[in-house]
Amino acid sequence: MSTVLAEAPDDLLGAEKVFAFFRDELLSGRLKPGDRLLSERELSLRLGVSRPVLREALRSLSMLGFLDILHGKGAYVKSADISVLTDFFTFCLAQQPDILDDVMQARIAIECQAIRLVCERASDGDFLRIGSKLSRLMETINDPEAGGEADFTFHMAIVEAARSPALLTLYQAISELLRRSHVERRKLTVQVAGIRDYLVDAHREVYLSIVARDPDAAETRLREHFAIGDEFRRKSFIAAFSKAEKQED
Amino acid sequence: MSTVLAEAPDDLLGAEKVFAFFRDELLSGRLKPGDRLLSERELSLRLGVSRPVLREALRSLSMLGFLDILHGKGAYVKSADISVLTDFFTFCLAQQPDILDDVMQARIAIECQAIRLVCERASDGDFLRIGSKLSRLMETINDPEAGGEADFTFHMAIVEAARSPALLTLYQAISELLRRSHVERRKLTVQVAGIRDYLVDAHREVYLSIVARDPDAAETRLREHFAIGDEFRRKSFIAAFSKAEKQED
DNA sequence: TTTGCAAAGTGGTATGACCACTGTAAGGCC
DNA sequence: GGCCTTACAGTGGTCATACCACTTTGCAAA
Repeated sequence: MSTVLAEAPDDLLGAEKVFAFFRDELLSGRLKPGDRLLSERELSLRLGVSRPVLREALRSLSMLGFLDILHGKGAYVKSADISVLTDFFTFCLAQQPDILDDVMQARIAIECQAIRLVCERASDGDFLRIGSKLSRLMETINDPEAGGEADFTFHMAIVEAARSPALLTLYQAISELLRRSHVERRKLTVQVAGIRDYLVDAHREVYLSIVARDPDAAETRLREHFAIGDEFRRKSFIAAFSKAEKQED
Repeated sequence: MSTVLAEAPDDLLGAEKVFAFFRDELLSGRLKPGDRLLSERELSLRLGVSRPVLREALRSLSMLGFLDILHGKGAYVKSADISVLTDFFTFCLAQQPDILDDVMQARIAIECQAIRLVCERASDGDFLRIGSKLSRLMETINDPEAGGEADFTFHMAIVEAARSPALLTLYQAISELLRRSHVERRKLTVQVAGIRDYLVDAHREVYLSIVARDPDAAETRLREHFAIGDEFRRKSFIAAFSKAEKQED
């Protein structure tokens, strides 16, 4: 527990030095999730910095989600939480207009690879889980809000079934933006003729390709789904400007 | 018994209060990138907290990339930087063994989509840039360290040429892990027979497919490249255990 | 006018003290 | 003896002050 710690580098400034120290401790595995840190007073002595400076670093690590600081008990190493990332992405990409369109590229990238992995790795339980999301999608086909949500969870279930932490992490990082994107698209295209039948068919075909464990077919279906989705989206723009009376809302 | 803090309408604790304050200021637009903050002494007075507590919040925001703090000058609002994501993923690496293998899935996902976009969107200047990386790759083919680095920059150039902020953001987020992965793989496979010729040929074919603006061919070449790369990697394991005397360096 | 230096303002750090919360162990009560 | 209460020690949370290091500014001297 209280083994001697590595010497902190002296060429860095105080708080940076402390931050670098904990990064190394975490990367090297000397600090694992669940471990309890030494007290602030003890650490500040060992690292040769004052307590306020040490606290600046600890607070920063806490904000990044790597530390759980409990009043009166101590500071504990926490396994990194993705929610920090999603907040960050949402905040950071929100400043950029039209980002919702571009996020679609990331979505296509992740899902196309994920669906290939699903065909290789998924279990029957995974198939069941994805199937239940498909059912939910069909049930809510008339409600843009719930339907968009169901659409999102269907695709999320696919990425989860890929059993790739890295893919899932990236997907979760943009999940908040994707959720919005789904609902927004549903609202846009809800009045386009044939959209409901198409949505159900497209998702069912994707699902069947997965269960058939055919990677190429699955990716092709998925890419078609995305492409035709864009098509419907364009149609909705055309419809909006050609007949204004449809905008009764 | 405890004295009431009439000045603070917020019932939050000190540091949290400061953090919430800046979050609101940023989200509401009252603070814009480039703005200069009041001095620490001034802010600590106005917010009713001590300077160390204020500094904890400022340092956290700085670590998250929202502030640029300059010694002797002041603190400036910065538009969110992606570099913090790299740190975040690097931290995540420590907690999950064998993540380097799995990150490969994310790499394949992003690059396969990126290369399709490149075929559609890239300019001649992009082709030139990617080509120069290819030249560098061929020059350094005998040096695992520099070669791995050149390999990495070649692929990075492709993702950049895709002109998709979201894809580039995700790629940069895992770039530090990818860089290590490249070099590590080079060191592993450097002694496998025919690896040098293969590497040059594979990258050249990918490049040619890009310049031909053939998305399907480009993605296929790229996937082949990844698959055969795995093949060479397996061969290196076999080689390592069948003739131990080769492990001299 | 140009140059050099000192002062003011800023962030960076250190120190010591005190408050608030938690867990524990000693003590008193039943 | 067993249970409850209480006091204490350890921890994070906060504060005030002083001083150091860096940057800019402006004044004064050459």
